[in-house]
Amino acid sequence: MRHKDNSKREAIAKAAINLITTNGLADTSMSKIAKAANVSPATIYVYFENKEDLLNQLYLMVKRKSSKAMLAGYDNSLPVKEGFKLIWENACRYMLANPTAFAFHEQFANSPLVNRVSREEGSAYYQALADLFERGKREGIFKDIQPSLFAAFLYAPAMMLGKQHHNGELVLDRELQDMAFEITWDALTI
Amino acid sequence: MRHKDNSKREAIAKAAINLITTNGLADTSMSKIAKAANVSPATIYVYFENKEDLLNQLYLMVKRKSSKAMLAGYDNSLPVKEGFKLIWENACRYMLANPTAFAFHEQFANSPLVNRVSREEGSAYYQALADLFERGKREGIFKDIQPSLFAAFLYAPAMMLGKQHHNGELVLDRELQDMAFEITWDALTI
Amino acid sequence: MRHKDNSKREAIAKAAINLITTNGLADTSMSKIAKAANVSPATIYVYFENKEDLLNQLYLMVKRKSSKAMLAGYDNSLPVKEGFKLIWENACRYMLANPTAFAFHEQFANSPLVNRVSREEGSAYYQALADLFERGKREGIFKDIQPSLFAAFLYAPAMMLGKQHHNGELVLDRELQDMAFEITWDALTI
Amino acid sequence: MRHKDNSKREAIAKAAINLITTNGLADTSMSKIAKAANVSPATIYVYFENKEDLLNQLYLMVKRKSSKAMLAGYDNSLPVKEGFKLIWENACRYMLANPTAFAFHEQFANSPLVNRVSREEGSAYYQALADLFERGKREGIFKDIQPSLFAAFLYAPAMMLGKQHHNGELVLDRELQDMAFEITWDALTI
DNA sequence: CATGAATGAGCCTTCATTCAT
DNA sequence: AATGAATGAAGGCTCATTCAT
Repeated sequence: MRHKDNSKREAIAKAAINLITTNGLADTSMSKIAKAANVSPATIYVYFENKEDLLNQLYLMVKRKSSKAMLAGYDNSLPVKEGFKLIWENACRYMLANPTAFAFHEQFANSPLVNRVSREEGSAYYQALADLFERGKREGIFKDIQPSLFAAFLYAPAMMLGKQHHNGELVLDRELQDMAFEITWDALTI
Repeated sequence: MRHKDNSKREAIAKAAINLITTNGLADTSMSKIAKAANVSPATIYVYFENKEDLLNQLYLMVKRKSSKAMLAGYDNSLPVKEGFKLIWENACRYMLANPTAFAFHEQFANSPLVNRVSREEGSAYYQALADLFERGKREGIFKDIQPSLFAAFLYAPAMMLGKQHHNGELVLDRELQDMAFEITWDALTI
Repeated sequence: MRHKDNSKREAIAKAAINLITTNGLADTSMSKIAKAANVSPATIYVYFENKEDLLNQLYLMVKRKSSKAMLAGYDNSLPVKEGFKLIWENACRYMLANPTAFAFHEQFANSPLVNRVSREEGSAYYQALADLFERGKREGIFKDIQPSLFAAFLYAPAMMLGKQHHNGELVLDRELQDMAFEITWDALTI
Repeated sequence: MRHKDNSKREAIAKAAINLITTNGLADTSMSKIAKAANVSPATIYVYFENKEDLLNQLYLMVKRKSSKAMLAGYDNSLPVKEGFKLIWENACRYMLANPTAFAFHEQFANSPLVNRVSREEGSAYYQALADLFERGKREGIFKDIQPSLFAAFLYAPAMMLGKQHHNGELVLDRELQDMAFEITWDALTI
């Protein structure tokens, strides 16, 4: 028998993400994905159970990759602000460098499909950030607010800036990144 | 007297939005919409050119309604902070009262479909907010940043809180709304 | 709107039965049926819910038609043997004149699909025959056996003869029909 | 020593017959058979040329097994009625003990597939029965009718009783078997 | 205006079979 | 011998849309 070809799995995933970000979830069919991945439609089903499974796995892949990117170089011995800034910069870098993955993530996360995926929330990334937030609170740096609120003010503006950048509404250059970081910092610190 | 029955148009719109927020764009077909609206599939084409037109009109309707809701009671003679808070509260009230419309808006706005809709940016709402922002800058209240940045820090966290509320991740009660407002205010003011 | 075209429904049914008797249940697809009926595949679903429904309805149609044919001219005031013979002859005539319907019936009735159809046993035909059997028993003509046993010795050989006729293994002409009737009569009477 | 693993061949055959009697020919695919037989789809093709060949071989196996069972203990020196009864009892025993094989046989024999199988009519069973029939005729026991007619009245009711038994329409116990035998005997003898 | 009938194109998925190991 | 990977073709069914009334 032949051995499973991992490059095939990746070609399928890549093709799917590309099509979805370009044409939307609704207009992305299995056969279009197959064609774009240079594979028979039936081959997709060797690697994924069905369409829903494919989309879910795509979402998890993207999430894992971005989480990893966000923590690059992070070390929990760093001072709070320094660590916080590192993560912020990682996030910006990742968004700018991976527009397709980023757009796919946003589309999927805002569709009802997301409710059927296992949350798997406790990833390394979320944990690291939660720890950092707690440490910052203990040191009297961050406001004494619940984590969801903290998260809302940390992620949401950053992602919106990413979208605006890819839309051409603004250019998220180094200067703007720093400015946005300072605003976020003002928002969350005492 | 006009013959087109506006209640039918609204039934179609309502059914469509419900289905889309529940099942997603991909699983919402014209005939399902027709069935849910108690109407023949052909009837939809009396009111909308085709599916794309229907979706776009849906998006515009929702946007207009929410814009209107945000400005309820607003008057540009109000002091900056007061006006700002009024709008913030209107926004929270609207999100909480219209979960379906809100979810639809987010889903559509994060899909590639949004790029094909006429931007129609200069709505009354955006204009009022832009004016308020400019006034606040002139009065030395707001930071001297570009409008997109301002927008990112105003909308994004609010909408994320709305989503978290509908997800059950938090309860956006009055107290939390006020707290979030203060954080936003801290973020945007000097 | 257009009115439902009954000739279309019949064309579909006829095409389906033809294909099934020729190629078998397994090799008869909805699109082949559509093609043979000169109709779009989607049109079949205007008249039948799905493939299973189509097959079931086909089976019921064929059963109803044959039941009706068996009773042609029957009247429960006829003497037992006369009535019995009339039905026997009707059955032979029907089998010989409707080889396709007959073959379809046998194929379906011997497939597991038959278990999912509503039995609808109490048709006029079965009732008339059951009554005749009871009358014959009361008059001391038929053996005192349970109805299923009676049925087995009445139907089964007749149908097998029908099959053999269509197979070319024998010719079920008038003489053979009479001979077979006498054998059946010998079997069931005291 | 031969390499082909006969237990594998039998596992495939058994799985196939089970699936076909349960779900029907149309719903029984090669991969389902493979899965049920705990074998790779490709392995089936080691033992059978293709699907049609598999089905045909299945049919022949079943036929051979049943023929053999019918003749168990038979010896052409037995008196006609005794031999006839022995065969009848063998047939009943086999049908009751092998519901799956029996159902498969009926399904296949009533489908058009049967026409593509080599008839292979002159099996030991058919020969023995034909001889017995001729002997009975010569001895003035059986009616002077053609063999097909004889066959129709011998097999058909028996098999129908078997079906009714498996359907739950009756219980083919010893008593009923004897009764049915007597009816058959009445039908075929002078 | 409003509709159910009608449809070719396309959907997701599984099919029977072959390939490479 | 035995197998899982791989596939083009075909499966049943639904789609967005138009037609005829």
